[in-house]
Amino acid sequence: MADAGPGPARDFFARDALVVARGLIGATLGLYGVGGIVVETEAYRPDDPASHAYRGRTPRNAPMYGAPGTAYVYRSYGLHWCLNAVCLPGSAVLIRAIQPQFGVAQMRDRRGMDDDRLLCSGPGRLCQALGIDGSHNWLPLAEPPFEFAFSMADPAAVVSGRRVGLTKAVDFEWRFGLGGSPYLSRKF
DNA sequence: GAGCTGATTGTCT
DNA sequence: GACAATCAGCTCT
Repeated sequence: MADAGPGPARDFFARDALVVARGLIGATLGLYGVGGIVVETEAYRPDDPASHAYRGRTPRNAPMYGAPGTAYVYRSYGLHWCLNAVCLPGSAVLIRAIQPQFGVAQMRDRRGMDDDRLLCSGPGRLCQALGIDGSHNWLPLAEPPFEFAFSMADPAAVVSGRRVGLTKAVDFEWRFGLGGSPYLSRKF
C-alpha cells in the first residue's frame, strides 16, 4: 500500500482499536529519518479496565479523545516514554516494537548499543531509539516530523496473544505481532 | 496534601 | 528469576 496523507490516515485510524492494531503490523513508522517496520502492537479500548481511558477523560489521557491518528505519548514508571496511536475516541494502539530499517546508526547511538534486535524491541526502547518524548504528544502520526506509510503484512504471518505487563484484563488477547520476528519485545 | 501505582528496562544473582 | 530506579497523575483523606 502506498503513502497516505492526513485524510486517508484519519480513515485508517478511525476504526476499532483491535482492527487498527492488527492493521499496523507491517506499516512503516519513522521520525526525522529514523524508523522501521511495526512488528508489535497492543489495543486498548474505553471499556477495557487496563486502559488509561477506562475511568474517563483526564488531563493525561486527553489525547486519546483527540482526532484519530493523533500520537499519545506518556511517561511510564517515571522513566520511559510510550507511543500510542489514537483510534476511535477513548481507544488507542500501543506501538511496542519496530524492526529498524533506516537511521539505524542514530538508533545505536541513542541506545548506546549495537545489537539491532534490542534497539526497538519494547515501548520504552522504541521511543528512546526514535527520540520520542513528551514533546511529541498530540502530534498527528501521518504528518512531519513523523513519517508513516501503510503496508499490510501477510495476514497469515500476524499472530495474537495476551498483552504484556498488565495487572488488569490480562486474559484479553489484544496483542498483535509479526510471528517469528526477532525484533519482538517478547515471544507470543 | 499525602500516599500509591504502573501499558518498563537494565542489572544482578 | 528477582528487584531497584523514578515520578506524573490519580485516589483518598
